[in-house]
Order: sequence, then C-alpha cells, then structure tokens
Amino acid sequence: MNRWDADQESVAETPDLAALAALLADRTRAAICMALLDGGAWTAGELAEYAAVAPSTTTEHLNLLVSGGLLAEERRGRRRYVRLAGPETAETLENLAGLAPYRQVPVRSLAEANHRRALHHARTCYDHIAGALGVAIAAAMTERGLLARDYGLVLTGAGANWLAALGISDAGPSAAGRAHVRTCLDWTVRRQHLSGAVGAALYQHALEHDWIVKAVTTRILTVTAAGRRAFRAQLGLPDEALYPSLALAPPRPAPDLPGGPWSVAVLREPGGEAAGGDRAPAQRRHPDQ
Amino acid sequence: MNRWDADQESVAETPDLAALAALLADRTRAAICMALLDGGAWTAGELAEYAAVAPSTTTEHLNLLVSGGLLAEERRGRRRYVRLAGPETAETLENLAGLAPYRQVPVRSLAEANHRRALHHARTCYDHIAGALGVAIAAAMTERGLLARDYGLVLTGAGANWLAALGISDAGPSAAGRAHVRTCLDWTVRRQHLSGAVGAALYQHALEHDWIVKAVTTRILTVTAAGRRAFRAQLGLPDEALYPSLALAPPRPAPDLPGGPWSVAVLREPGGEAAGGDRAPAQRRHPDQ
DNA sequence: ATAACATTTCGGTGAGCACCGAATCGTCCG
DNA sequence: CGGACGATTCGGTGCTCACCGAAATGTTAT
Repeated sequence: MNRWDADQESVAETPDLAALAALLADRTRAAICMALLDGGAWTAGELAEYAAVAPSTTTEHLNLLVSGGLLAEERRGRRRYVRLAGPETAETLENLAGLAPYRQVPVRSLAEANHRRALHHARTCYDHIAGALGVAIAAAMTERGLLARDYGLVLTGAGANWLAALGISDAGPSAAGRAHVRTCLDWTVRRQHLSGAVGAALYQHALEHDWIVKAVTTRILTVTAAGRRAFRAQLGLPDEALYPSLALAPPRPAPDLPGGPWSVAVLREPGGEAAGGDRAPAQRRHPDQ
Repeated sequence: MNRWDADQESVAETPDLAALAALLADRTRAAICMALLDGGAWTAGELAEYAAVAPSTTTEHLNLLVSGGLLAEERRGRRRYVRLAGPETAETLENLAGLAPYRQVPVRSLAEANHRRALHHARTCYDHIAGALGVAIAAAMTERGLLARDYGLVLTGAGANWLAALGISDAGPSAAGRAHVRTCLDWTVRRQHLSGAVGAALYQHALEHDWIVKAVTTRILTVTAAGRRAFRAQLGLPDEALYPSLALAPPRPAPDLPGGPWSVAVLREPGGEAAGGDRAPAQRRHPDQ
C-alpha cells in the first residue's frame, strides 16, 4: 500500500519560483512585460524599438518569456506577435509592480513628461481602467455604497442596480447573485482600483459610450467631454480625476503600504553611473520600467 | 501653469519590477522566502542550515531581501529574526509560485517522501490553509453556493451567513483594506484555495476548535478526528481531502491553467548535470523550491 | 525573379553576482 | 572574566547571461 518504492524514480515536482522570477529580473524583459500590460499583441520589432535593444536580443528575450509561459505568441507571416499569456499573468504582474520599490528615471523631454503624466492619470491595465481615474472610480463607488467594504470589496445591491441602469448586465451571472469584483494595487498611486469582471465590463462600457478613448499605440486613456459629464453625473468624480493636468500625482515614496515603507532603497547603489558607460546603449525611448 | 520646468530635477519615479524580481530570481533566496511562508520568524542561522549555504552567504541574502522590503527583521541580542514583510507579500509569493513552472527535485529518503506528502495534503500558507485540504474547502464552498466562481472567488450572501453561523464574524471590516476573499493558486494542486481575511479567519477558527493542529517546526497541518467530523458535516468534504494517505496527489504537469500548459519546460537545459560538479555543495535538507 | 523586410542563429565579450573561508564584532553564559 | 556562539565583513573566484554585429532564413512586395 505504501507508494514509496526504492525502485521508483524518486523525484518530486516543486514550483520553480526562482526560474519564473528570473524571467522578470532583467530590466529589458520587465519593460517588455509592462508594455504588454496594455493587453495588445506587439511584434518583435516593435518591442525591440520600445526597449531599445537589438532585434537579435529581443528574440532571445521573447524565447525565454514564451517558453516560460508568461507570453503567448502567434506567428503570422514573417511577423511574430506576442501578448501576455492571460488575465492571471496580467494581474500578477500588476500586483508585483505594486509591491516593487521605486526607481528614479530621468525625464528627457517635455513630451515624455506629458506622456508620463497622462499614464498616471488614466491608462488601461489589461482589461480595465487604472491610474488616478481608476482609483477615483473605485473610491467613489465605495463612497456611494455601490461597493461595500464589509466583506471585502463586493458589489452591493445598489451597485448591481447601478450597473443594470447603465446597461451593464452581463457582468454578473453568478447564480448566487454576487458579483465579480477584484482589486489591483495601482502602481502609480499605490491605492486600490477596480478589476475583475466588473472592472472589465465598466471599461468596455466606457469605451463603447465614448466616455474614454484609448490611444492607439499606448495604454493612455483620454476622458472625453461626454465622459466627464458622465463620470460627474454618475459618480460625482472630482475634476482632479478627470483632467490629466490636475492630476500631478507626485508618486510618493510609499504612503501607507502595510508591507512597510519601502525605504526609497536603491537596491544596489549605482556604483558608478559614469563608469561602464563606454558602450553607451541607445537611449530608451520609454524609460518606464 | 505648466509644471515642466527646465530648471527642475527632471526625474520621475517608476516601479522597479526587475529589481523586485531579481530578489526572487536566486534559488537560495527563493527557498528562504518559501520557507518564511509559514508565517513565522526564523533566525539567520536556521535559514542558513535550511538552505544549505554558509552563514555569510545567508547574511548577504537577508540584507538584500530586507532592504528590498520583502522581509522584515527584528534583532534580538545576537540573533537576527526575519519574517515576511506582510500578508500582501505572502499572497503575492503564493500567487507567483502558482504561476511558476515545475522543477524536478530528487527525493532521497522515505522520511522526505512522507514529509512531502503531508505538505501536499494540508499546510499553512502564511495565515490560511493550503494544500489538498485548502483546495477541497474552496471547492466545497463553491459547490454549496457559499462562494461564487468567477474572476477568482467571491463570498455570497449564503456564505456570509454560513460564516456567521460558525461564529466567524470578525472577518469583517478589514482595516487594512485587504480583500476579504482572495484566492491563491495552490502550487501543489494548481487549483484555487481560499486566502484573504476569510481564509485567515477560517484557519483561526479551525485551530481554535481543534479541527486541525499545526506542527511546531513545519508548515504541516494535521486534521484531527473532530476536524474530520466537522469538515464532513459542514462542507461534506470527501475522505480524500481528510486523510493524507489518500491524497497522493501526483502533481500533474499543469491541468487546465489558462496561462497555457506549462510545457514541462526546463527553462534552461541542465546542460551538463555532471559538469560543474567539481564543487559539490552540501546537499539541501529541504529541496523544495 | 529580385528586392526589401522581419526575424533568427551564432560566436564572442564584458559585467554582475552567488558562493566560500577566514577574520572580526558583539552578545550571552559559565 | 573568558569561552562559546551567532552574525557580519571582506577579498577572491568562477559561472551565468545580456548584449551586439554579422550572416542566414524565410516572407512579402515589386
């Protein structure tokens, strides 16, 4: 009856956390994954340019990420499209980014500063809304009793009605009548925003009704005039959440994270920022992680 | 009005995902973190022995992990105690482990095989129940309408009532804003088990009512006779979930993970398992991750 | 067919880092 | 006080791996 047998292959399987983490431990690969958080499929060439590394280098990274299961690929003609493997992957990545320490990156141009500000204001996180707008939505819904903090963030009856009134009914089959609310720790504001099925449905609704518009090449969301009216009327969002220019949101070191203040902690001292600069790499176009 | 000013420190902050991942990308550090998932505080020496590396090496690893914010430390006399920084950290670690590929580890003794089987059956995961028992609990609660399945799991009204009937009411408000129902992807069974505040409360309840007993030195949980009665009566758990010997649970490569089958994918071919063996390291006592 | 293009393969190089042992520092105990 | 003990610092070593460029492969366009 005892299943342990000297003759048997005496091996067991254990999750190789280090191997998975190693995939993300490289700055270039991490940047690729963060880029793919927009939920879209990118070609190898686009990612090479984005990360500012040679195409051959990108190939190697993509091979690792795909065979490691973080990315899914689709070959079409001479192109290689990659995207995140699935929602779980995206969620774990955002959570991880929420736990990560901050890194200082230089801002080289006004355009880049604007880009960054827009990202902080409103962006997609795979299939839902993140950034100051996303956080404000979650906060407003909680304040108005549409979400209850009682047993975690759950949709209340009022919340279900509110969704139905908006025409969002498909967000909650779930025989038990409870809805699918999940939260993401936002990496810009370090506060919760809405994800899960409700988050995704809300995002779709907002897109379809032109409350927001998604930029083609980036994750940036822009709130339209109609969107401002809708968000004010429906949720009473303040102007700070509706205009990018008002949401300066200086990313504080770490306000109230239970994990302990992140001790601005540069993990390793630059050592010599000037040293090793003999082979100056092409400047990264988008120095966000 | 425009806040961008050439005179200004033109830097921005961005989460350094790669730096965080790098902390976990080393096998020894990953092993340390997995060990700390038992929720307790370990001394540096204990971890050194566990991971089978020199004390000096352990010191370096702990320095990195602490300054990276994953671990919290407490110095007492000549001892250095470390533990995970918080529940978020533990949760993210377990989620990550659930996404990770499998790695084959040799099993060298009958004792180790038994240890491993017990871990697969029931163990703590920081502050809640994991392993086959944890998965069975989540499954049974879902089947009985106490949890609704969707983007993860959510507590239903019936579920809230059921908890209240058990006398678990304090799982409530959550000052920390921690989602009350959260799921972990179990790394032994690759299926969801219950975490979050509800998972923690359930674990406490089970401990206090002697449904389960925690081993002193390991994460292993043992179900008592009273526990078997209770789990059968309350949730109709099958014997497979209640007796370790019945839960052989051969860890399948990856049954139904949306992320795509993990392609048993040894990320890097061993290359030469015999090669490089000139400096045979001390055998690890606990070869799990 | 030929040309332009997207990606891949391959060899080589340099930097980063996990590891150890020996010496040191500080704390606890007899 | 002196010895045992836990942890740390430091120098040195070897392996791993991210990177590039040049050449090759395969696909689409002219």
